[in-house]
Amino acid sequence: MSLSHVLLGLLSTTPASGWDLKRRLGEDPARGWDADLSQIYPALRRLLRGGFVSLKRRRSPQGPPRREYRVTPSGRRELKEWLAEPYALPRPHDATLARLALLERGLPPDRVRRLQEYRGLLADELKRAAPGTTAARRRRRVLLETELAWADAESAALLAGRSLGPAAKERA
Amino acid sequence: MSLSHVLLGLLSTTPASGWDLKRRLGEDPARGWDADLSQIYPALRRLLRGGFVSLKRRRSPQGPPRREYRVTPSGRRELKEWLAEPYALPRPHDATLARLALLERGLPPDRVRRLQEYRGLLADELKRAAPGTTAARRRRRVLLETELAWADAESAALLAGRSLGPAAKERA
DNA sequence: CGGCGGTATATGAAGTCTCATATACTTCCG
DNA sequence: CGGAAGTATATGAGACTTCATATACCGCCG
Repeated sequence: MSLSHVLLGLLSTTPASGWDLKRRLGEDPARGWDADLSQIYPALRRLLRGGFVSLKRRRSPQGPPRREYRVTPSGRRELKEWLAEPYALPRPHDATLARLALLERGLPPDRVRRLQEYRGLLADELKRAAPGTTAARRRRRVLLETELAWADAESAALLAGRSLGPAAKERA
Repeated sequence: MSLSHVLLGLLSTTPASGWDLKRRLGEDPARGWDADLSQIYPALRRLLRGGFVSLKRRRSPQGPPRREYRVTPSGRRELKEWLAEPYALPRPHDATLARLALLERGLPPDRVRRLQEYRGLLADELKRAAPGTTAARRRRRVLLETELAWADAESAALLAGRSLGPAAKERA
């Protein structure tokens, strides 16, 4: 049920359409959530059915009529309760990391290559990252920097042959 | 389709039952994936139907007969292809972080309290973290440490009143 | 011998997510 | 006028996830 709550949270600052919400989520990964439009539309409908948001149709300068949602008092209550729930660390769910971890059984040259590929992704993401004007953005930034440093350290260790992989014997 | 591949990856070192796989996943969050038993069982069946794993029933010292799966050559091929796919950063999906981010509109005392709650979770997780014997584990460890430092820095800033929230005017 | 606790497998409902696909309206450009 | 491009909403299949629930087998302890 998180997506609905995240949407309520976004709507609680500004009324918005599904399209707007998707843009806001996609723009700032530091928010901790993103979703497809095809998830967002049904979620907004559920919120509407539940009385947590209200709908106003508006002609838009371009494209079909916008459906602008805004939070109702009931929605604000619901959001407040969700925000007050106890925290928990998320279940790990990262296919790239999973592959990177499995890779450790491979040969060092391949491992370095893939590590560098990953490093590239991190560097791009860091370049794209919004300035640290919120705690969440500062968090994202330092995490990316840390991961970048980690990737470099692991690569260096592999290249130095300090961390010998399965190929060690063959080379010996 | 990630879960199936992750399972193939685990099975490629040792044949195992669904229960074993769940234990391995749950024990090491650095692996980047975890799942419920109720996801794992159907996934193993799909793998079996697809010929990617084979099944051997075995009496177990305790409990009902174990169903031990092992990777077939076809499964090994499939795994190899998956491992070779290009990397991508995962879509953010963290309800706790989302709430933490939304919290930034609240009053500093509340924000500090919730940050500390989060800090506690991180500290526990760090204590529980396995020693850094693999690259993935070292990654997890440094990320937790970084996040811990971030939480402390944000708390300190809030307490020092440097980062004035909406309550600033009332206090002035 | 009867229940408790741990091992192990299983199922169903409801919601969520991904991916593919479709459609409508507008402006701009040729 | 016609097509391309951007805005905006929508739907469906299939897989994935969560949560609740059920059951079976075994050894141990009282």
